[in-house]
Amino acid sequence: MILDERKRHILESVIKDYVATAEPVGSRAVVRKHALNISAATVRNEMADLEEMGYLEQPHTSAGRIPSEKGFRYYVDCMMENENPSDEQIEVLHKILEDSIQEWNDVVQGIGHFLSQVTNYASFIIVPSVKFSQFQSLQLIPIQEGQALVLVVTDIGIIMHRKIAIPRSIKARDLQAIGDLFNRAFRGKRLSEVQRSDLQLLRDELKNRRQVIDKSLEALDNLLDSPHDEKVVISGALNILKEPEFKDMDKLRRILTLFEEDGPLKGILPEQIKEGVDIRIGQENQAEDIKEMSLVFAGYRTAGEMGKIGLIGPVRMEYWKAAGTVESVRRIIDDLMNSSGSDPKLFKK
Amino acid sequence: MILDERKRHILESVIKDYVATAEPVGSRAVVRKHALNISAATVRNEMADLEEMGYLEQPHTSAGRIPSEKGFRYYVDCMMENENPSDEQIEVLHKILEDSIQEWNDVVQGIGHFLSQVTNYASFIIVPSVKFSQFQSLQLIPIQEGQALVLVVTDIGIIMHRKIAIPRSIKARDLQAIGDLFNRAFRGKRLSEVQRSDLQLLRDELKNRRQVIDKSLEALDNLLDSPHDEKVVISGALNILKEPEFKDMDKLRRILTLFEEDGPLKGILPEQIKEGVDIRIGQENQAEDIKEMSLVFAGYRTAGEMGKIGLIGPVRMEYWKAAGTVESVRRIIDDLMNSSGSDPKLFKK
DNA sequence: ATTAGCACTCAATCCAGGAGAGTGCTAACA
DNA sequence: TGTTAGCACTCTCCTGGATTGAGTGCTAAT
Repeated sequence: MILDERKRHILESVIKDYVATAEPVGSRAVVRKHALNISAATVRNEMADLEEMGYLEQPHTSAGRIPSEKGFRYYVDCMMENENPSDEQIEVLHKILEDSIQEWNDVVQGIGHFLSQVTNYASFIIVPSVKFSQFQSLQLIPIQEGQALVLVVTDIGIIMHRKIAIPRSIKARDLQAIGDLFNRAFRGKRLSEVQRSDLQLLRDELKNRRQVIDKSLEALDNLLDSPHDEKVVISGALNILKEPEFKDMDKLRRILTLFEEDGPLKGILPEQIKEGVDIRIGQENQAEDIKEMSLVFAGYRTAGEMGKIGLIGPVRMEYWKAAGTVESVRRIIDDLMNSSGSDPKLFKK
Repeated sequence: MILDERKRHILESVIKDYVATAEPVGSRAVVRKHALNISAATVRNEMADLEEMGYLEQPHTSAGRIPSEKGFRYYVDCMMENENPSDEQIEVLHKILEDSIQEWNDVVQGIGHFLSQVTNYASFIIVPSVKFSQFQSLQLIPIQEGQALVLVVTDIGIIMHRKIAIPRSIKARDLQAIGDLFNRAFRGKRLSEVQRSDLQLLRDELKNRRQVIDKSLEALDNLLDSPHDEKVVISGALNILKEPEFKDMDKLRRILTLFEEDGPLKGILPEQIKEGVDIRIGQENQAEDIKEMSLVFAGYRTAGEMGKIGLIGPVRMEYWKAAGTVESVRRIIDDLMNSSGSDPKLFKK
């Protein structure tokens, strides 16, 4: 569907105004703020057309118009220009990342904060499951009498650990030997490929150190299952309190509940995700719970797997700013992850 | 101040009703629900007395009465009997703890969930700073070419780690040697006693392995400073959305902001905390931000230090249930921590 | 000391009327 | 034929008065 220049201009005016004020915008307001040299009456005619085409709608007959979801969609697809964060803001983000380097958790936290602070929307980051990254090494480390630590390192440098109890007769040397065995068996495999059958095999092979092996396997098994798969970090959830559309307690509660636990959020994003910025407006969302909200998200690539970052806001969202910010941040993460650059970056390949 | 039996009964009725309904309660309601054989008029007279004494108050002349904070205080101090969680609920908690054993994080999470779920209030747990527990051991572990992991274990079994870059010439054997040195220097000290001067000393002593030592020290130093001190876990924050007193957005925002970050919450609790359950009602709280809320909290003892658990709710709170639950959970935590019992409990001394 | 009865108070609810913002339509105009 | 000015119309929101109802305080009787 092609709109002529004037209609596009009017649609844009309505969107910008409505996003800023959350109030329906009338014909007068459009001519006043965006001084075209046409009269309010003309604008009214055009707006009537736009309404018929489905890009605008009226809450009731004697109110102004608000953009429909289709209107937003048209704007996003055909007219929008991303608004990137300012250089100072980018600078700030780089600073945050430098400060928190080495610590994966801090990095993610920092990015989340940044996203939500700059845009004033709730942000989320989904870190891909470690199951899909490669097993790098396993170590068994004595930490005190009768206890050892199972330490697993993946190729992208994520560290997981679990304590196990061991018989007192086992010495540090034995532990090391057992660890080496694991490494020979598994090195380079993806964690998802480490099947239980493999584990069983190993177990059989080492009857004499049964107990430690069993415990280690159990711990490893446990780690593979554990909540490390697809870690979700949410930031700035309270930003939605600012939006007038959520003054209703029930709505508010439903939305915030989404954020309180990690599970639900995963469900609302598409399984497959492309690398660029993607936008889902209101009803376009599959999940029932967020059909009155919009998503702006993107995938980032890390060690071969896709992670996701994005923003959640009302349908009346500053898509240009959201998309610009998400895209910028995505680029920065990609750089960080995949640079085989000069000085020590976060993760080496 | 001593109240006669009838006044006490009436005060209790008003409190119970008001807590349940959030509405002022009138004289008729009192006689109807708590069938005394006195008339509404008599109750009115008594309520007028109670109001004069400051235990009740009237939102406006033609409404019922609501308990004042002083009224709640009197009830809590002189009349209340704790309502403990049911046996089934306790059972559930034990189950949760067993399932998540070995993993400190899961335990805390589990307890938090339990507290907030059973009571319908927001719960918090403050885990005492690791600075005050003892250094147990430090290990340097090679994880890949040019990278090593600094692993610190404290006496209560908390594991902290940080990655550092190391020169490629350093071999696993060297790392081990360096780790041993650290251990000899620090073993058994409280982390808070590991002064920078000690670190400096060590550094001087080991000129030849300067680079690794420096990096390790930096990491250690970093760990000592890091957010591990007084970890705060909040659960069920959204429960306060249910309370009608927070239908006001601004209030709601202020309160939820307290929960979104860990910092503020520490500020609202007294520094020193006794072992039993303590209750702060509304204005009794020091911190400005929660003068319209109540706290029910207790300290638990772990490896010599005090941790804190508790609930945050409206002044119109089911103190009996809150106090009973907090006390029960406190006992269970204490058992868990300090049992040198038969089967493997969470942390051994 | 207790109680029944009654007048009084005050928030909440409802309803009508007016103001205001904005529209749609028509007729005039370029 | 597209644009504009003007006007009647619609609908929400606000305001103010009347009504309702729960609950009190007081008084007089028990």
